[in-house]
Amino acid sequence: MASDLPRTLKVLWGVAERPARGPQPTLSLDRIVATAIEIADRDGLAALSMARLAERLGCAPMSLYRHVANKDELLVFMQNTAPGEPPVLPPGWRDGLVTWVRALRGVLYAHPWILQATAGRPPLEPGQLAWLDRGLSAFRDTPLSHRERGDLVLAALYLARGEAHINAVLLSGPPDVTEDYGTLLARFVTADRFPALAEAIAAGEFGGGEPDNSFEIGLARLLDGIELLITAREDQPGPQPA
Amino acid sequence: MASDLPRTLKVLWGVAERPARGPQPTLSLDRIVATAIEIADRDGLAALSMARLAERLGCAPMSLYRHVANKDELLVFMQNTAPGEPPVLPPGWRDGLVTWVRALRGVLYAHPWILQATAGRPPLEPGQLAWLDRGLSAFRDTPLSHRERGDLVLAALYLARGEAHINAVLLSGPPDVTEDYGTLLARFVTADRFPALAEAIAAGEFGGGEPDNSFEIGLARLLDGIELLITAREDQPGPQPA
DNA sequence: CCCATCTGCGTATGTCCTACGCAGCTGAGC
DNA sequence: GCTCAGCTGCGTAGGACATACGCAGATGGG
Repeated sequence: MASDLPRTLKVLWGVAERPARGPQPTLSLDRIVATAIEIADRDGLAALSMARLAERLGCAPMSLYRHVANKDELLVFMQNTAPGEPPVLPPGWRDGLVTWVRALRGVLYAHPWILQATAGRPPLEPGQLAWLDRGLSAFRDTPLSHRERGDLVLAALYLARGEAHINAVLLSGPPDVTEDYGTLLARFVTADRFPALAEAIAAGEFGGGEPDNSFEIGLARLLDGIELLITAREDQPGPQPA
Repeated sequence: MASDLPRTLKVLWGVAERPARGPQPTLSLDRIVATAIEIADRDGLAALSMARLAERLGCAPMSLYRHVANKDELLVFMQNTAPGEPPVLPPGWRDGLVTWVRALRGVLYAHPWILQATAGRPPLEPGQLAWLDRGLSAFRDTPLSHRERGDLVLAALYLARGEAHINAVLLSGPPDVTEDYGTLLARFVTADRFPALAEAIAAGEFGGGEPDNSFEIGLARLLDGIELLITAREDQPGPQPA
């Protein structure tokens, strides 16, 4: 096992063997990844360069490449580490899924760069799989099929990621908007070009709300819809369709 | 009006005045943006450099800067143009929203780079606002408040963007996975570390489905939840809560 | 006819990532 | 205790990239 695996996965799963001979490493992968996460959290992903990371670590830029194959691999390690452990879920599928997806959203708000570092590959990191596993566990006592559980956990994940991608990155940037967003919007939106939008703005109910609203409102609807499916399945037990 | 606006917005809304004196431009903003979109669609956002774009256009790299302030501005123009016109919606809020969000997802699959080019700013481009307006119009004949409509349209948008961000970028890359994803997954997922995940894999219902499933399943649940809200509001008309 | 003004672009700078290879340290084997 | 394989840290250099600055030529208003 683990012979033809790409190096990145070997390291992630701890399969990589440790060398015996050689000097004591002053750098460690953990320290590199932790410092890289720190920089990305504080100054954004664009500010994370190998040179700046080395400077913060007190070593030469090329030293990093002894522990990391390239910058993309570093980003994979960061994505694996940053989320930490998934939360312990309360009993009941609804409370469980809410706890899970709110915690996930919290992680994305704390580390907005996760959404900018695209994986380009299905999740195989232990960190990602731990979260996925915990999310699935919320449906443990429901009559849903495994495929349905997976699809619904993913739907909740999409909601959190989609919202965070728009709002978290927005909050992390400098608020250099010269004018208020609502004012600027009202300046462009005319009833002939954008009728529905103009109506909403005229009602004074747009652009002013906290960004929390759309996530929580959407999540509540999604959960209501799932509840409908679960109760329908409970009333009529039988061979679960795939 | 339009005096203290940033240059990018002036150009987007066609407020920029045209010069009279000077040579006939051989380059145009439209041609630059269209070619840039072409490159990003075909080879990904990473392959879009000012040098490559200029080469494709048959001009020198620095010529582009007469029409575009910098690369970030070019990305804003691309994001404004690529989505095109939003679809005409069928009557009925449910059919309307489904049509809208499926079309939105189609745009994201056709231009995956849209999700990698972060805005870092609330949407003010006419292209984005046109889609938002069309989405809001789906709820025209419902008893929902304007704030609720906005939140629900955004929830659908989050679902589409979240799903596309994971799956569309995945499809655009080369399928260089040496092993099947399911095989690779089964190799790492053990029942002691990931109990729920292992159970799903043992049931053979994970990792094999089309990526369509999770989007459509989640969307159906979200719509069911919205329907619940609307029928409840219809049965009990009164002063709409904000 | 003149020149203000605009377009296209050549040059150069600073910032990236990273391939390559060297010097010094360390501990396994004898 | 000696030797040296193999490892660590890193200096140098090359290639790609965005873009500031300023110049030559074209063009049309007065």
